[in-house]
Amino acid sequence: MADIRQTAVRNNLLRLTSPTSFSAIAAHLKPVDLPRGFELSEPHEAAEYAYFPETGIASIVARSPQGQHAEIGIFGRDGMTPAAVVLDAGSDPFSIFMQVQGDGFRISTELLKSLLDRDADLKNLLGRYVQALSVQGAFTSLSNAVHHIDERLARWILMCHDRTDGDEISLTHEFLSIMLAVRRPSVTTALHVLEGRKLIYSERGMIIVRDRPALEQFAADAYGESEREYFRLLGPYN
Amino acid sequence: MADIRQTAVRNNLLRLTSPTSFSAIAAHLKPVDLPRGFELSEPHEAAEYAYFPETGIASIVARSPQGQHAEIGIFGRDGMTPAAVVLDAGSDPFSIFMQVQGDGFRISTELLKSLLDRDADLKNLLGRYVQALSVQGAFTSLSNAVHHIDERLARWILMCHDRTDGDEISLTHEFLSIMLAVRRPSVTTALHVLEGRKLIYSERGMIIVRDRPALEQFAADAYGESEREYFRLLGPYN
DNA sequence: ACCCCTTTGTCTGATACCGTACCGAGTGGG
DNA sequence: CCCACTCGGTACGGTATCAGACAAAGGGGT
Repeated sequence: MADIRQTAVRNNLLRLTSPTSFSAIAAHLKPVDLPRGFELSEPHEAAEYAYFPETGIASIVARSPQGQHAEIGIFGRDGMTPAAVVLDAGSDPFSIFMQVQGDGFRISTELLKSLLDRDADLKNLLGRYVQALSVQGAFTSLSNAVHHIDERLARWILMCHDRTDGDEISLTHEFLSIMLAVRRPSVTTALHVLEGRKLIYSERGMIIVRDRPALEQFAADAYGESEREYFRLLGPYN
Repeated sequence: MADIRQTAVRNNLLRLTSPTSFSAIAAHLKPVDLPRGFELSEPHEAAEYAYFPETGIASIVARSPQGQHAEIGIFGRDGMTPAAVVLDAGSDPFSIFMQVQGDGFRISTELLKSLLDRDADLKNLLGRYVQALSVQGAFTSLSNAVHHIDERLARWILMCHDRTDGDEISLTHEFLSIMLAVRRPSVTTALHVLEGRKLIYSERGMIIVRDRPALEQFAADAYGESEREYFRLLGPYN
């Protein structure tokens, strides 16, 4: 495979590795397309590959025995999967799949694991990411418990916006309803609220951020904490 | 300090360390009382000590900027704090405090950190615990999103019961309302439901588990997944 | 015994969200 | 160009939970 220059990489974790760590990893990274719906990891199965997205957004979803589900976190070029590699856990009980199409790199989990065992700095870096991710999950939990649907929707749009290049985010109400663990019609009405306040445009299969500062203000209490924690641990990712 | 024999220890993580790892840690462990309300870690502050409870229950709570709060996880003799030590993160944005009085061991975080740097097995062990904890958080998130208050209450009572010796759990409705992120009167009525079904007794400042199997059945979809994940990673803890 | 304070029980009205159903509008394939 | 299918909008009744207030009950201290 062709050489990968660290300065050309967009994934924040890969950018933050030391040059020596990077070249050790880079030799095994393979560029991959990440189409919408692509499964990065399946529940209770050891993933064959670890992924570092360059673009696009992936979603981590927990499912209950009776089939209820809720999103517990998202990541794009700020993250990687699976966290279980970093934590010596083998697998995890989540579905992780692409929600907004993109691309990135993959590496065999076995290989990554052995690199981590020999490279404490790298392991610490990914450890900090795991913390950022679980803090994100914690605030999702809080949000699910105490915030209204439109605020949670605003939070969610902001988190996606952080991880995309333009202002356009391509997804359906159906999809959003799964992410927020609400009914599909509730998404429709919540989107109308945001649209009515001129914070976004909403089209078929597409949400366009129109006034980001106002959107942040609207999300208010729901957005920000986990982003600050990421920044503290790993700096900016866009 | 007196010698601590590993076989006499009740904390599951300490029990699972290799004998050599254990003796390295044990030399620095100091027994401590953990009274109700004791702060194991404060938000955004580097904890001075790591704690390994032997008895009692601690609660991890996330707080939003506007002061809303919700519990994202609990642990007792199954766990330790802070996870941030394991993940090279320094601090985390949560309040962690004793909810049911108990006792345990503490060790300086600095010391634990340096032990972890030299002992990969120990680091992996605690890594697996961190995964178990964040899975617990994820299912809390799911539960907050989709389950009714009485089911969530049942789940919560079961999780506490797992971590205590008898069938008595000592806490007030006020406390429970914080944990479940609901109004206090909602707790009262939810407890009445469980009591009416003869699953628990409820007294002033005290909940007594009366029929655990039936309680599990009642909690149904809300309870079990994160416990299975803990078991897979770290075995039984009671 | 009394008082005070904590804890628990209950009420009333309001509302956010649900379950379900149905229909219109956009879109892509033959 | 039309059909089939996906996606989005809307409506209706029902209910879980909220917000806030107040009253009763338990328990400890002097």
